[in-house]
Amino acid sequence: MPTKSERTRRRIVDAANQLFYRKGFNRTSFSDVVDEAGVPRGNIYYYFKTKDAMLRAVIRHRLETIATMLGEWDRQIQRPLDRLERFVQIINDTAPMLLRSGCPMGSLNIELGKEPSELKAEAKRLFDLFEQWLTRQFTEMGYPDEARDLTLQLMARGQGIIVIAQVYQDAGFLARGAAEINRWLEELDRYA
Amino acid sequence: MPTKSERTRRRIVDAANQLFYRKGFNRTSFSDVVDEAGVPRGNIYYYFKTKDAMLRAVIRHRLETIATMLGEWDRQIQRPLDRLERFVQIINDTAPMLLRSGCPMGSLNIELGKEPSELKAEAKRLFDLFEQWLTRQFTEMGYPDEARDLTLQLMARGQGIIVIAQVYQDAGFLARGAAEINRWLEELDRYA
DNA sequence: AGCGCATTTGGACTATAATCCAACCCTCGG
DNA sequence: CCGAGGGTTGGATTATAGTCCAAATGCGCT
Repeated sequence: MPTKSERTRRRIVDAANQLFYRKGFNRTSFSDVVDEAGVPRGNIYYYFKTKDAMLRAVIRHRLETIATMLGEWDRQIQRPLDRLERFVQIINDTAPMLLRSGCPMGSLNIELGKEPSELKAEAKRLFDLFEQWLTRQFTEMGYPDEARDLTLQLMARGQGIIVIAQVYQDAGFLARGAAEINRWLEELDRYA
Repeated sequence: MPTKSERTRRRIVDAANQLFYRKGFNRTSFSDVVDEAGVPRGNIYYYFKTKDAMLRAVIRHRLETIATMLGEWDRQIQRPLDRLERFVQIINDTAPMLLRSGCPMGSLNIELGKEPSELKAEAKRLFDLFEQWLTRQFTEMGYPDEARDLTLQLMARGQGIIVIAQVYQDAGFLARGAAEINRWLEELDRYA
């Protein structure tokens, strides 16, 4: 069982993770995190000396979560097409959140991407993780040369429909967009 | 000729416009704007009492600029297809900026879209303006019923490739994406 | 049980940003 | 030429956020 310290740390990271997503990194203050996590004011500084360090921990946490998820998909799903469609399924699974706060990965990268910084590079690793996994799927599907470009196309499609669906608060557009991506993937698979 | 006061106001709005795009709204301070505009510290408050008011002015300015641009396109370009391709051409024209700071409209909406606010609604009007114009073009092209959905698709494609191109600093992907959109538009036009 | 050290605690401190203000300075109509 | 008001000025003020700290606590090991 996790030690008390580990649980405290986890609560802080969870709270920050939520807030950075819902409010954005810049608009989230230490006080917000402290309140959400239910830990006393100063305690947070025992774990994270700076806000940057906290974001780094949040990103690491997200990376671990995603890596675990992708590992499970690899184990449970055999065909590359099904794996790719499982990826697209995220959109439907998290639609309400996407409409409210956008893509957790995309919006973070956009927020940090404005000016060069080390945090920007950290956030990019979230995309990198998916990129590698997706590229592997397209390769296995029979597109070794185009795999990476197909991956970027897939991610661009996802980002695009999420942005527009959020701006117009249009759940239908989001769902139709996901379905359209699936059609595209199935076509790719058929003619592989 | 514009009065001195008008010129001061304009310089402030221009500076804010630049900074809100390059650094993002939240990370831009009044001091930043003051420095960039070259006006003295307190003067800015004569024109804008709050940061929100300043953003509102910036958005209004952008709306006017866009409206003018669309008006010129309407006058100078006849075929809906050419107009739509002119729209896509923005991507190529502003590629370096897009790679550095993302889409001015998209990133602003994403930044403000996290939490409901009046500013969010203001920012959305930028999309609305394009939306109406684009929908008109698709309608004229022969897709009156699908026009609005095609518009959302077009905007989603644009947003998507810009986000991914920015994350991966991939100018090639941006250019290929724009070309791909044009192919799609031409196909739509052919089978209208 | 008792000890040592990791952890906790809340308030102090500093930095930065947003906002206000009172005095000042033109310039333009009379 | 002068007086009034729009516009200017930079520093003062307040709010908020980020950071630090020193004393108190209590967990986990012997």
